[in-house]
Amino acid sequence: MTNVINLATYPIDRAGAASPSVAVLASAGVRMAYARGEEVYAQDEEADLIYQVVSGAVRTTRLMSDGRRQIGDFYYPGDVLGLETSDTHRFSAETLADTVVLAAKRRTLPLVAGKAIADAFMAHAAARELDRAQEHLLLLGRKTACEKVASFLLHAADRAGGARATLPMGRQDMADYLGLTIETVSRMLTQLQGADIVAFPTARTFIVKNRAALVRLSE
Amino acid sequence: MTNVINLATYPIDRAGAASPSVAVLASAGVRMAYARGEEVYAQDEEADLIYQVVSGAVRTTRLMSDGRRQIGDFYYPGDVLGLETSDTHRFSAETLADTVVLAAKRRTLPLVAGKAIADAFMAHAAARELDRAQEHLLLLGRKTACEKVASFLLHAADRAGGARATLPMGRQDMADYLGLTIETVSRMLTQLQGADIVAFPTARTFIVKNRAALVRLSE
DNA sequence: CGCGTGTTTGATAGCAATCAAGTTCTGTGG
DNA sequence: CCACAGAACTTGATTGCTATCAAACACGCG
Repeated sequence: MTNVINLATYPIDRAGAASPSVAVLASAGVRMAYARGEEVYAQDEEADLIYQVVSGAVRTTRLMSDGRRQIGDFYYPGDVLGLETSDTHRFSAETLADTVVLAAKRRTLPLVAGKAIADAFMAHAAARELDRAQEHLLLLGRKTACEKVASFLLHAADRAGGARATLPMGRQDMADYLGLTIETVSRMLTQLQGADIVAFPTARTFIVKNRAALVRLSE
Repeated sequence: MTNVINLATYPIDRAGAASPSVAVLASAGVRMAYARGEEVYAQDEEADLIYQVVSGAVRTTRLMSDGRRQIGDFYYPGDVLGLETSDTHRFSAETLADTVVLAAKRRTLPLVAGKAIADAFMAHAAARELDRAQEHLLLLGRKTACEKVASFLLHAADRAGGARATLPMGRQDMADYLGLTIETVSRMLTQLQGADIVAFPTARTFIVKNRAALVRLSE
């Protein structure tokens, strides 16, 4: 076991508070723990479990045959993942830090948690996933490198709930989420720092110094 | 009423056959007809209806303030749209041809169609939507212009079920779906024709002449 | 303190966007 | 039925953004 610093472990109460169905898996799900970098499920694996992050962080990734990689999304405490397919997973899921999830069989959830509650939970989670995917589509298809990075930082800061945020992922993960290279991400970050819009005390921590400018650049 | 040639009208039995829940809205939904280019729902409009295409074709689009446009997806007979949000629509939906849809209130569907059936219908549709969105993410984030266009043609041909397919959308819609410009799409099409991989008898009709090559180029 | 990984910076190349004409297609009206 | 007008599509020249190739730097960890 390696020495893992949980820079990226967020408490469940924060993000979870936004979801009306946050407690569904608490009783019906099985608690599972993963170390940093472990795989929660694999690309092309059969998809019969759904997961809710309790602590830590997860990314979903898709690999092309030549090594190009696309990150689908990042998942934090309260977020539900694994419902993205009717058959086999199109993306794999790996942890960004030591992570605890609740896992439940898709088909048995209604029996354990109650049908109406399970349905509401699934419907809410699916709608949220689609929302995020569509926002991501616009970002990938039509935004410039600068806009992509600005959008990313803005969302990260908003999720953290303040001007300061800590990122659980490195530059390569940011790049693969944004459809850019690691070098371009780095250059845009440097540029945003030069314009006094954000500051990076360390590579994984940043402070939004000019939110209005960041919003403007993200569109 | 203008003279509309339904180049783009597909019969419902074809695409609909793939869905186990195709008939749910047939009894519970309200039939609505739109002329080509009409709006089914608007960006930022409240989302309380779900739709299933009966005939024709629909695109979902998101507009940025400066006019850049991203198409979320194209919907054909049997496809369900409008479940992409928990609150207001992030994309608008417009018809590509004269189109008939079935529309149902999201909240009353379980009462009319039966709860279990409605749930299965919604869950299946949502999973399908997420699948397509994730495939689209990979395409936008990591594929080259040539790969994007090849993927697009391949999917269109597969949907048509043969080597020949008719496209309900023009070059601009293709470009906005693929995250490219209209000129680049046109150039890639010319290139694919030059390599004898596809042929375009007209701008809206094409024939796959070398499927293996198209598959290879789409990855 | 030194090594390795992760990040930043620099120089150059290349793909797709932009700007700008042509060309073809489609629908309309004579 | 043919001629015309406008839109859609294609082609060409050039620019510019982002990728690639390459190296330096910084930080975390043993």
